Amino acid sequence: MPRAATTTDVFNAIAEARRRDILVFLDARERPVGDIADALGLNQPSVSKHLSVLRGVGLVEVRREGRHVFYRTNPEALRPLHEWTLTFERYWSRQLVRIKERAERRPGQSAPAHQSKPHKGGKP
Amino acid sequence: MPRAATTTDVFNAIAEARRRDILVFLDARERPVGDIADALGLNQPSVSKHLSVLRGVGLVEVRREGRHVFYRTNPEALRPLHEWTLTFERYWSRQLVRIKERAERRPGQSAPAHQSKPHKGGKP
DNA sequence: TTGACATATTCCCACATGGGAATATGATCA
DNA sequence: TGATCATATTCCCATGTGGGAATATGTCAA
Repeated sequence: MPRAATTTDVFNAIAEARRRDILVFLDARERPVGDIADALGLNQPSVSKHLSVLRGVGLVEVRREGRHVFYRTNPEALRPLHEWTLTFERYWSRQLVRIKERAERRPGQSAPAHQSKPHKGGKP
Repeated sequence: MPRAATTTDVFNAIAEARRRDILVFLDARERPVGDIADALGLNQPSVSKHLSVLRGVGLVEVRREGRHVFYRTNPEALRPLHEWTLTFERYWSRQLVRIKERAERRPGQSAPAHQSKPHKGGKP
Protein backbone atom coordinates (compact mmCIF):
# COMPACT_ATOMS: atom_id res chain seq x y z
CA MET A 1 0.00 0.00 0.00
CA PRO A 2 1.47 3.35 -0.95
CA ARG A 3 1.17 6.53 0.96
CA ALA A 4 -2.38 7.75 1.48
CA ALA A 5 -3.63 10.27 -1.03
CA THR A 6 -3.19 13.92 -0.21
CA THR A 7 -6.94 14.32 -0.47
CA THR A 8 -7.59 11.61 2.10
CA ASP A 9 -7.94 14.03 4.97
CA VAL A 10 -6.72 17.33 6.34
CA PHE A 11 -3.62 15.71 7.82
CA ASN A 12 -2.40 14.53 4.45
CA ALA A 13 -3.39 17.73 2.70
CA ILE A 14 -1.36 20.00 4.95
CA ALA A 15 1.71 17.80 4.89
CA GLU A 16 2.88 19.82 1.93
CA ALA A 17 4.59 23.03 2.98
CA ARG A 18 3.36 25.02 -0.02
CA ARG A 19 -0.20 24.17 0.83
CA ARG A 20 0.31 25.41 4.35
CA ASP A 21 1.75 28.59 2.90
CA ILE A 22 -1.31 28.97 0.73
CA LEU A 23 -3.61 28.49 3.69
CA VAL A 24 -1.84 31.18 5.64
CA PHE A 25 -1.89 33.52 2.69
CA LEU A 26 -5.58 32.98 2.13
CA ASP A 27 -6.35 33.37 5.79
CA ALA A 28 -9.38 35.65 6.06
CA ARG A 29 -8.94 37.39 2.76
CA GLU A 30 -9.90 35.81 -0.51
CA ARG A 31 -7.50 36.03 -3.42
CA PRO A 32 -7.44 35.04 -7.06
CA VAL A 33 -5.10 32.28 -8.18
CA GLY A 34 -2.69 34.65 -9.86
CA ASP A 35 -2.11 36.59 -6.66
CA ILE A 36 -1.26 33.42 -4.81
CA ALA A 37 1.21 32.41 -7.45
CA ASP A 38 2.87 35.82 -7.38
CA ALA A 39 2.96 36.08 -3.62
CA LEU A 40 4.44 32.64 -3.05
CA GLY A 41 6.67 32.50 -6.09
CA LEU A 42 4.96 29.51 -7.66
CA ASN A 43 3.77 29.06 -11.17
CA GLN A 44 0.11 29.04 -11.89
CA PRO A 45 -0.47 25.34 -12.64
CA SER A 46 1.19 24.38 -9.37
CA VAL A 47 -1.06 26.68 -7.44
CA SER A 48 -4.13 25.36 -9.20
CA LYS A 49 -3.17 21.81 -8.33
CA HIS A 50 -2.52 22.63 -4.70
CA LEU A 51 -5.82 24.45 -4.51
CA SER A 52 -7.51 21.44 -5.97
CA VAL A 53 -6.16 19.30 -3.14
CA LEU A 54 -7.14 21.85 -0.53
CA ARG A 55 -10.59 22.10 -1.98
CA GLY A 56 -10.86 18.33 -1.94
CA VAL A 57 -10.67 18.29 1.85
CA GLY A 58 -12.66 21.46 2.38
CA LEU A 59 -9.74 23.61 3.43
CA VAL A 60 -10.54 26.35 0.94
CA GLU A 61 -13.72 27.85 -0.41
CA VAL A 62 -14.20 29.08 -3.92
CA ARG A 63 -16.02 32.03 -5.39
CA ARG A 64 -16.13 32.56 -9.12
CA GLU A 65 -16.49 35.95 -10.62
CA GLY A 66 -16.09 36.23 -14.32
CA ARG A 67 -12.78 34.81 -15.36
CA HIS A 68 -11.40 35.16 -11.87
CA VAL A 69 -11.64 32.49 -9.20
CA PHE A 70 -11.25 33.66 -5.64
CA TYR A 71 -10.09 31.27 -2.97
CA ARG A 72 -10.24 31.62 0.74
CA THR A 73 -9.17 29.50 3.68
CA ASN A 74 -11.94 27.71 5.51
CA PRO A 75 -10.54 27.60 9.06
CA GLU A 76 -13.39 25.42 10.24
CA ALA A 77 -11.83 22.52 8.35
CA LEU A 78 -8.71 22.85 10.50
CA ARG A 79 -10.56 22.22 13.71
CA PRO A 80 -10.08 18.45 13.72
CA LEU A 81 -6.37 19.03 13.39
CA HIS A 82 -6.39 21.58 16.16
CA GLU A 83 -8.38 19.33 18.43
CA TRP A 84 -6.10 16.43 17.78
CA THR A 85 -3.16 18.49 18.99
CA LEU A 86 -5.12 19.37 22.11
CA THR A 87 -4.87 15.72 23.10
CA PHE A 88 -1.27 16.46 23.99
CA GLU A 89 -1.53 20.09 24.94
CA ARG A 90 -1.65 19.50 28.66
CA TYR A 91 2.07 18.76 28.65
CA TRP A 92 3.04 22.21 27.59
CA SER A 93 0.02 24.30 28.53
CA ARG A 94 1.28 24.95 32.03
CA GLN A 95 3.77 27.44 30.66
CA LEU A 96 1.14 29.15 28.56
CA VAL A 97 -1.17 29.45 31.51
CA ARG A 98 1.59 31.00 33.54
CA ILE A 99 2.36 33.48 30.80
CA LYS A 100 -1.27 34.30 30.46
CA GLU A 101 -1.78 34.83 34.16
CA ARG A 102 1.15 37.17 34.31
CA ALA A 103 -0.21 39.10 31.36
CA GLU A 104 -3.62 39.37 32.94
CA ARG A 105 -2.17 40.64 36.16
CA ARG A 106 -0.43 43.40 34.23
CA PRO A 107 -2.80 44.61 31.57
CA GLY A 108 -1.22 47.00 29.15
CA GLN A 109 1.61 44.62 28.55
CA SER A 110 1.71 42.67 25.37
CA ALA A 111 -0.86 40.00 25.85
CA PRO A 112 -0.44 36.54 24.45
CA ALA A 113 -1.96 36.08 21.06
CA HIS A 114 -4.89 34.37 22.67
CA GLN A 115 -5.60 31.84 25.34
CA SER A 116 -8.82 30.02 25.12
CA LYS A 117 -7.99 26.74 26.76
CA PRO A 118 -7.79 25.95 30.41
CA HIS A 119 -5.30 23.21 30.95
CA LYS A 120 -6.25 19.83 32.15
CA GLY A 121 -3.78 19.37 34.90
CA GLY A 122 -1.76 16.37 34.50
CA LYS A 123 -1.63 12.79 34.90
CA PRO A 124 2.15 12.59 34.79
CA MET B 1 9.80 16.35 -7.26
CA PRO B 2 7.89 13.64 -5.43
CA ARG B 3 6.13 14.01 -2.15
CA ALA B 4 8.32 15.12 0.71
CA ALA B 5 9.73 12.36 2.87
CA THR B 6 7.74 11.35 5.93
CA THR B 7 10.74 12.26 8.05
CA THR B 8 10.91 15.77 6.64
CA ASP B 9 8.96 17.29 9.51
CA VAL B 10 6.19 16.64 11.99
CA PHE B 11 3.52 17.52 9.44
CA ASN B 12 4.59 14.77 7.10
CA ALA B 13 5.18 12.28 9.88
CA ILE B 14 1.67 12.55 11.29
CA ALA B 15 -0.01 12.38 7.91
CA GLU B 16 -0.18 8.62 8.37
CA ALA B 17 -3.16 7.59 10.47
CA ARG B 18 -1.36 4.66 12.06
CA ARG B 19 1.35 6.92 13.30
CA ARG B 20 -1.21 9.18 14.89
CA ASP B 21 -2.72 6.13 16.53
CA ILE B 22 0.67 5.19 17.87
CA LEU B 23 1.23 8.67 19.27
CA VAL B 24 -2.08 8.59 21.08
CA PHE B 25 -1.39 5.14 22.42
CA LEU B 26 2.05 6.13 23.64
CA ASP B 27 0.74 9.31 25.18
CA ALA B 28 2.24 9.63 28.63
CA ARG B 29 2.94 5.96 29.15
CA GLU B 30 5.84 4.18 27.58
CA ARG B 31 5.27 0.82 25.93
CA PRO B 32 7.35 -1.86 24.25
CA VAL B 33 6.97 -2.43 20.54
CA GLY B 34 5.06 -5.65 20.97
CA ASP B 35 2.37 -3.97 23.03
CA ILE B 36 1.85 -1.36 20.36
CA ALA B 37 1.50 -4.00 17.68
CA ASP B 38 -1.01 -5.94 19.77
CA ALA B 39 -3.03 -2.91 20.76
CA LEU B 40 -3.32 -1.48 17.27
CA GLY B 41 -3.55 -4.76 15.39
CA LEU B 42 -0.41 -4.22 13.37
CA ASN B 43 2.43 -6.60 12.78
CA GLN B 44 5.72 -5.94 14.42
CA PRO B 45 7.80 -4.82 11.42
CA SER B 46 5.20 -2.22 10.51
CA VAL B 47 5.28 -0.81 14.01
CA SER B 48 9.06 -0.68 14.01
CA LYS B 49 9.06 1.21 10.74
CA HIS B 50 6.48 3.70 11.92
CA LEU B 51 8.40 4.21 15.13
CA SER B 52 11.50 4.84 13.10
CA VAL B 53 9.74 7.65 11.27
CA LEU B 54 8.38 9.10 14.47
CA ARG B 55 11.78 8.95 16.07
CA GLY B 56 13.26 10.66 13.03
CA VAL B 57 11.23 13.80 13.74
CA GLY B 58 11.51 13.60 17.51
CA LEU B 59 7.91 12.59 18.12
CA VAL B 60 8.85 9.60 20.26
CA GLU B 61 11.55 8.93 22.79
CA VAL B 62 13.25 5.60 23.29
CA ARG B 63 14.43 3.73 26.34
CA ARG B 64 16.17 0.40 26.00
CA GLU B 65 16.05 -2.18 28.68
CA GLY B 66 17.44 -5.54 27.84
CA ARG B 67 15.75 -6.97 24.83
CA HIS B 68 12.81 -4.61 25.24
CA VAL B 69 12.62 -1.16 23.71
CA PHE B 70 10.17 1.23 25.29
CA TYR B 71 8.74 4.09 23.31
CA ARG B 72 6.92 7.13 24.49
CA THR B 73 5.34 10.12 22.84
CA ASN B 74 7.25 13.37 23.11
CA PRO B 75 4.44 15.92 23.11
CA GLU B 76 6.88 18.79 22.93
CA ALA B 77 7.54 17.89 19.31
CA LEU B 78 3.88 18.51 18.54
CA ARG B 79 3.98 22.09 19.63
CA PRO B 80 4.88 23.52 16.24
CA LEU B 81 1.87 21.75 14.81
CA HIS B 82 -0.37 23.03 17.59
CA GLU B 83 0.88 26.54 17.20
CA TRP B 84 0.37 26.45 13.48
CA THR B 85 -3.28 25.61 14.02
CA LEU B 86 -3.53 28.52 16.43
CA THR B 87 -2.99 30.80 13.46
CA PHE B 88 -6.54 30.04 12.46
CA GLU B 89 -8.06 29.40 15.84
CA ARG B 90 -9.53 32.85 16.23
CA TYR B 91 -12.28 31.93 13.83
CA TRP B 92 -13.72 29.28 16.05
CA SER B 93 -12.41 30.24 19.47
CA ARG B 94 -15.07 32.81 20.22
CA GLN B 95 -17.34 30.11 21.55
CA LEU B 96 -14.61 28.74 23.75
CA VAL B 97 -13.70 32.15 25.05
CA ARG B 98 -17.29 32.79 25.99
CA ILE B 99 -17.52 29.52 27.86
CA LYS B 100 -14.29 30.22 29.65
CA GLU B 101 -15.29 33.74 30.65
CA ARG B 102 -18.53 32.51 32.07
CA ALA B 103 -16.70 29.92 34.10
CA GLU B 104 -14.27 32.49 35.42
CA ARG B 105 -17.02 34.86 36.43
CA ARG B 106 -18.50 32.17 38.63
CA PRO B 107 -15.53 30.66 40.39
CA GLY B 108 -17.59 28.60 42.82
CA GLN B 109 -19.07 26.62 40.00
CA SER B 110 -17.49 23.53 38.61
CA ALA B 111 -14.99 24.81 36.15
CA PRO B 112 -14.84 23.16 32.79
CA ALA B 113 -12.61 20.18 33.33
CA HIS B 114 -11.14 20.47 29.92
CA GLN B 115 -12.05 22.14 26.73
CA SER B 116 -10.55 19.81 24.21
CA LYS B 117 -13.72 18.76 22.46
CA PRO B 118 -16.03 21.67 22.05
CA HIS B 119 -19.34 20.78 20.52
CA LYS B 120 -19.59 20.44 16.88
CA GLY B 121 -22.64 22.55 16.31
CA GLY B 122 -23.01 24.86 13.43
CA LYS B 123 -21.09 27.99 12.86
CA PRO B 124 -23.48 30.91 13.12
C1' DT C 1 26.86 -23.08 23.78
C1' DT C 2 21.93 -23.44 21.93
C1' DG C 3 17.28 -21.99 21.62
C1' DA C 4 13.54 -18.75 22.41
C1' DC C 5 12.21 -14.12 22.49
C1' DA C 6 12.08 -8.89 21.09
C1' DT C 7 13.07 -5.73 17.78
C1' DA C 8 15.16 -3.90 13.52
C1' DT C 9 16.27 -4.20 8.70
C1' DT C 10 16.06 -5.60 3.96
C1' DC C 11 13.85 -6.72 -0.35
C1' DC C 12 10.01 -6.36 -3.41
C1' DC C 13 6.29 -3.73 -5.58
C1' DA C 14 1.96 -1.16 -6.82
C1' DC C 15 1.04 3.54 -6.61
C1' DA C 16 0.17 8.53 -5.60
C1' DT C 17 3.05 12.35 -5.89
C1' DG C 18 4.71 17.35 -7.33
C1' DG C 19 7.14 19.83 -10.69
C1' DG C 20 7.71 21.27 -15.61
C1' DA C 21 5.85 21.89 -19.95
C1' DA C 22 2.27 22.01 -22.97
C1' DT C 23 -2.41 22.41 -23.75
C1' DA C 24 -7.39 22.97 -22.78
C1' DT C 25 -11.32 25.53 -20.98
C1' DG C 26 -13.68 29.65 -20.09
C1' DA C 27 -14.57 34.64 -19.92
C1' DT C 28 -13.92 39.31 -21.47
C1' DC C 29 -12.92 42.78 -24.83
C1' DA C 30 -12.19 44.98 -29.42
C1' DT D 1 -15.46 36.96 -34.99
C1' DG D 2 -10.58 36.68 -33.07
C1' DA D 3 -7.30 37.95 -29.48
C1' DT D 4 -6.13 38.02 -24.79
C1' DC D 5 -6.42 37.13 -20.03
C1' DA D 6 -7.28 33.75 -15.95
C1' DT D 7 -7.48 29.30 -14.55
C1' DA D 8 -7.67 24.24 -15.00
C1' DT D 9 -6.10 19.95 -16.87
C1' DT D 10 -3.14 16.62 -19.03
C1' DC D 11 1.17 14.21 -19.85
C1' DC D 12 5.65 12.77 -18.34
C1' DC D 13 8.76 11.02 -14.79
C1' DA D 14 11.95 10.41 -10.77
C1' DT D 15 10.97 9.28 -6.18
C1' DG D 16 9.40 7.97 -1.49
C1' DT D 17 5.78 5.18 0.13
C1' DG D 18 3.74 1.27 3.36
C1' DG D 19 2.61 -3.43 3.50
C1' DG D 20 4.12 -8.35 3.33
C1' DA D 21 7.51 -11.64 3.77
C1' DA D 22 11.83 -13.00 4.95
C1' DT D 23 15.84 -12.23 7.41
C1' DA D 24 19.20 -9.98 10.57
C1' DT D 25 20.56 -8.26 15.09
C1' DG D 26 20.53 -8.44 19.87
C1' DT D 27 19.28 -10.30 24.53
C1' DC D 28 18.05 -13.49 27.93
C1' DA D 29 17.49 -18.29 29.83
C1' DA D 30 18.88 -23.01 30.45
